[in-house]
Amino acid sequence: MKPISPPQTLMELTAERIREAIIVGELPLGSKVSEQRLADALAISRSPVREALALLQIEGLVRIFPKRGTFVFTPDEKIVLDLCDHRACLESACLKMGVERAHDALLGGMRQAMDDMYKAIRSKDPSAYALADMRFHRAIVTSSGNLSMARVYGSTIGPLMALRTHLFTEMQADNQVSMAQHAALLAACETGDIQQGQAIIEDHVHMLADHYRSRPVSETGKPQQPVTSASA
Amino acid sequence: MKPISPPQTLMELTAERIREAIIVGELPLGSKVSEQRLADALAISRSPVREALALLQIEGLVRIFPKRGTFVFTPDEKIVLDLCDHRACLESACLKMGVERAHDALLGGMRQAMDDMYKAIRSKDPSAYALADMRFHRAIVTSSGNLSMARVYGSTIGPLMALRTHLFTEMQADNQVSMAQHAALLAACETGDIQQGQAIIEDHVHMLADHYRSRPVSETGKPQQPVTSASA
DNA sequence: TAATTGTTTCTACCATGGTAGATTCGATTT
DNA sequence: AAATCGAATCTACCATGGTAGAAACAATTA
Repeated sequence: MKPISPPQTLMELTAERIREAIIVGELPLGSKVSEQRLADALAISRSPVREALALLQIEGLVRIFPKRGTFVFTPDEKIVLDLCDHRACLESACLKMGVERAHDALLGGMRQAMDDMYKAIRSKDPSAYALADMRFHRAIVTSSGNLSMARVYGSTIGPLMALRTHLFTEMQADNQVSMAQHAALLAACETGDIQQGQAIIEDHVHMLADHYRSRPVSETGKPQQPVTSASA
Repeated sequence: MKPISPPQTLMELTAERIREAIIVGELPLGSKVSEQRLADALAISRSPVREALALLQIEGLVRIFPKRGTFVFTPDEKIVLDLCDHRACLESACLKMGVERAHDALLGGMRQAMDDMYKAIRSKDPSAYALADMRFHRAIVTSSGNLSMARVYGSTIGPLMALRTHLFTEMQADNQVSMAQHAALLAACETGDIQQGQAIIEDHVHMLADHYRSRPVSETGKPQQPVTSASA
């Protein structure tokens, strides 16, 4: 008999729900999310909701203003660029480690994800494509074997995933380019050309920033976050 | 009249206290920290303590086992190496950005911190030296202008700072080497030699890992964290 | 009409209580 | 004596209530 894993805490389940809701756009960017309202909607108490929101704030998905309220994040060009730079930094470093230390696992993960992407394209399932795309990049990070970087990566790409949803139509137009880059990256890893791979990652990751620049995502939520109290 | 900043929440103050206590070794590595006990000691309720511990867990300073207890982190060689690699990755990337985009601010911050380090050495104040050292590296990260990376950096070096405390005597023996590396890094930045600077950072940051390898820091807390329930 | 003030409502923050799970230790059995 | 079982204790988890602060709106005044 294999041991069974202990059940997740209510807080974790709550965080996953809310995170998912933000990423898929169910909770609009900039919209106000109230502890009470979420607790009522999920039919639980405010405590786990509160803790979940604190976690999501650290992930950058919401912003909590003391005594005022909690709001889904609203990106601006600088934030998006910072996130892309950060992501490129992590993936680039992990690629190097993965190629040097876990070559086979890296290639395996990438190939599997690419297969899934091809399938998703053939069956015209954009959300499946997005998931496979995510797995492709996650394979790079996990292949590094660095738990610290993997953890941060997972806690950093949330806002980018949400943006991807909101730039949906624009991004889809570039699917050909995206797939070509994935293929080129895989090829570079196969030949062990790390520098080439890192250059591809740099370009690939910044595609999202370029798309954002061409059409900034405005806050689709009803109430705008207040402009009072300039931050110190 | 300049606007006054709103007071921090009790949770933030609590987190700072506990973080400080762990870093300076007041709370031994591996020791059990109970919400109730901390709340009593700080003369507050358990709620802010609980939220603070959740935050510190994300920073890697404590580990919460559901329904069992909260323990100060206990490093092993892999974790330490991962953290050092991660730190080197961030600092290295930020150095490049800082040199390219905020040359003057970077040099200014580094010089100021180095002055403080010299002063600390002259007045034989190791804790002041540690703080100045931290400011030196933080100057690199902040000069990049990337808020995402700066935030993660701040939330990642906590365990390393705590380790530094526990490797105190060993680290101090290398102060000469450390200062020389700082000086060399500053020089590389002055001449704009990014590659050289990144190489120095790589070596410098991994000194801590080398020290740890030579003398692993055992858990100084009384109760060891239980070994039950293998993690999935 | 425009600006200001007072009131109401909403928010997160913190305190506290009940409960289930995990550990510990002593009693019992072999 | 060693092992097993069970009660007592400790833990974090979740629910709920009270409160201070911020925002929204209406009433008042110039």
